[in-house]
Amino acid sequence: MSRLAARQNFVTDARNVSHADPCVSDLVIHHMPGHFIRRLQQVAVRLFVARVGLDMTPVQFAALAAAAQRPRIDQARLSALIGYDRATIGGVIGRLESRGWLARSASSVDRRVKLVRITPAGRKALSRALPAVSALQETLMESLDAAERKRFERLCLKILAHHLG
Amino acid sequence: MSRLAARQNFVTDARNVSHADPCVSDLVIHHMPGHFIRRLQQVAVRLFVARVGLDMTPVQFAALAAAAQRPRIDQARLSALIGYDRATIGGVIGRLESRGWLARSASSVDRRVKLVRITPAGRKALSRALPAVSALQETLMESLDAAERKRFERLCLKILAHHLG
DNA sequence: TCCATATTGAATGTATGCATACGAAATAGT
DNA sequence: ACTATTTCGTATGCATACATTCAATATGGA
Repeated sequence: MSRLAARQNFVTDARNVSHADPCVSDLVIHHMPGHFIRRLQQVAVRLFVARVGLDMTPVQFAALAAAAQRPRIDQARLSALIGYDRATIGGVIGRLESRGWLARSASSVDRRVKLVRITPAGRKALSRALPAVSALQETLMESLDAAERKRFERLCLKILAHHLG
Repeated sequence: MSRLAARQNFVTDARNVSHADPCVSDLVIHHMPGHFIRRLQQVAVRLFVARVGLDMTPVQFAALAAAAQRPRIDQARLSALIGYDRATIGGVIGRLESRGWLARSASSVDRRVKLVRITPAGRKALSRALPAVSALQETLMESLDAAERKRFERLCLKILAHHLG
């Protein structure tokens, strides 16, 4: 039987296995790339919260960094740039605006567009967070040596290029 | 100047770069492992929605699969097994219970515990979803050859083992 | 010019995801 | 036996994440 077929039958098979030996800890999902990708993301977010604190979320950092590097960018372009949904980023920017870290202004060229810019306070918050975020990336990869990190990055980018490119 | 120090100064440096050349598309976050891990997770979820449909979410699938392989598991063990927060899984199981795919019953041994079991309808839903989810994993990795997939998996697991213990 | 189409930001609704806190219940230590 | 601690499920609050819908506005083509 093929591996795929075996997986597809796990519902009936696994029940027997489970009854015979309840201590088997090997779930189907544990063999799936999707599972450990999600776990990686989970680890990264936890690390972010631990290092940067609850003062700023990962998305907020991304939005802030993007606004800092792209003065007068509109929301749609900003969301595309950092890879988030337009609807999500509206709320994110709203919260950042409430905290005085970003400001929105209507475009004089296109009246649908709202231009986003970072405030001095936002720039200050970003400066405070950036060292922690940079160090965090190092920690995230610390179990890999230089060659492995490069390999991991290349593989990630290859997968992403295939699905996003 | 070290690479880290260079990054830490991007806020002031990048502003000048940005003013000098607004067309630079290279954001700081694009070099961070945390960023493309999040993008990978995003791609995986999109693929899940595209293949399995809005009928079931990734967490719901994981919970359903875990309940199928572990009859009479309690919520805390189930959440630990699939790597989710206890509070989150409460809601997930609640929704699955509403749809008649899972059932909860009080434990006779420990009165705090609620035992979760999959229903025949849930087993049927799982059987329907599993082929799609398995095939999805293949699609997710399709840009990598066999050796690269193995390498990618090993690197992911190495990082996870380091951070999750 | 007029109109079909596309785009922008917002609103809505559903489902995570997790920190925090809480009551109920079990357990460990004395 | 008594108590301090832990654990379980739940509730609350906040912040994503995204599909869908909508009004306002731009834009391209006839």
